[in-house]
Amino acid sequence: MKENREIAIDDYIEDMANLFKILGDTTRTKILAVLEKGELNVSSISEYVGLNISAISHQLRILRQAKLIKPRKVGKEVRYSLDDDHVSQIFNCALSHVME
Amino acid sequence: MKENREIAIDDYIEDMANLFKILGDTTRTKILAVLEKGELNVSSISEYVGLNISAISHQLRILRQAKLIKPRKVGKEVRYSLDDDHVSQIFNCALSHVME
DNA sequence: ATAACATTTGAATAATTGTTCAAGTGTTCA
DNA sequence: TGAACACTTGAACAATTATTCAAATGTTAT
Repeated sequence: MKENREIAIDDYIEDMANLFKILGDTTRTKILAVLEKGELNVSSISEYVGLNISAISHQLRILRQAKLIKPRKVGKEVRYSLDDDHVSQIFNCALSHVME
Repeated sequence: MKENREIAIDDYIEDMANLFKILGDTTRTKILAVLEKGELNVSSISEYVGLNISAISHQLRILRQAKLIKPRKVGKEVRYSLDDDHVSQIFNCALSHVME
C-alpha cells in the first residue's frame, strides 16, 4: 500500500510541482480563497484581490488551464468558481503547516 | 465553524502562497519525495535527484528555512529528513488532483 | 449601427529565481 | 600539520514570470 503511493508520487512529481507552482503566487492564492466562498465575476474578483482586471484575467487563465477554476458566461459577464474540491483540501493541509 | 476556517485562510494566505512557492519546484519536490522514504545525506540526495551537490545544498537551505526538513550532523556528513508529516499530507492532497 | 460595458489578449518591462562555478568552512584520519 | 572529504556559501548568468498598458473581442441595449 505504502509502496504504491510512493511509486505514484515518483510518477507524478513533475505534475505536482506544476500544481504547487500555480498555487505559489499570492494573487492566485487570493483568487482561489475568495472563490471558495462562491462564484464571482471578474470585476468582483478584481476588487477583492485589489489588482486591475487585466492582471486578474491573466491569472484566471492560468488557473483555468490548470483546471482549478471554471468559467460560466452570464450575459456579458464571466463568472468563475472552483472546479473541484481538491483546492479546499490542499488549502486545509497547507493551513495545518502554516498555522502550527 | 466554516466561518472560522475562512477567516484563518484570509489571515494566512501569504504564508500559504510562500509554502506553495517552495513546493513548486521540481528539484525541491524530488528532494522531499526521496526524503519521504527516509533520512539521507547530501551526496545521496544529489545522486537521486541527478543534480550537483551545490545546487542541492542551495535548495536544502530553502527547505530547511521553511521548516520542511531538518539536518542532523553525523561525522562530516549532514543527513536530512522531513521535519513533520505535513509534507506527506499535502503531497497526498496534490496527488488526488493530479492523478484524477 | 453605435455606444457602453465586461473581459481577454499581446507586447514590454521589471523583478524573482534556479543553476553553475569557484572559493570557503568544518570534520576526520594519517 | 596536512591532505582528503562533505558540505556550504557567494557571485554571476540565464530563464521564467507577474504586472502594466494599449488594443482587441464579444455582448447588451439604445
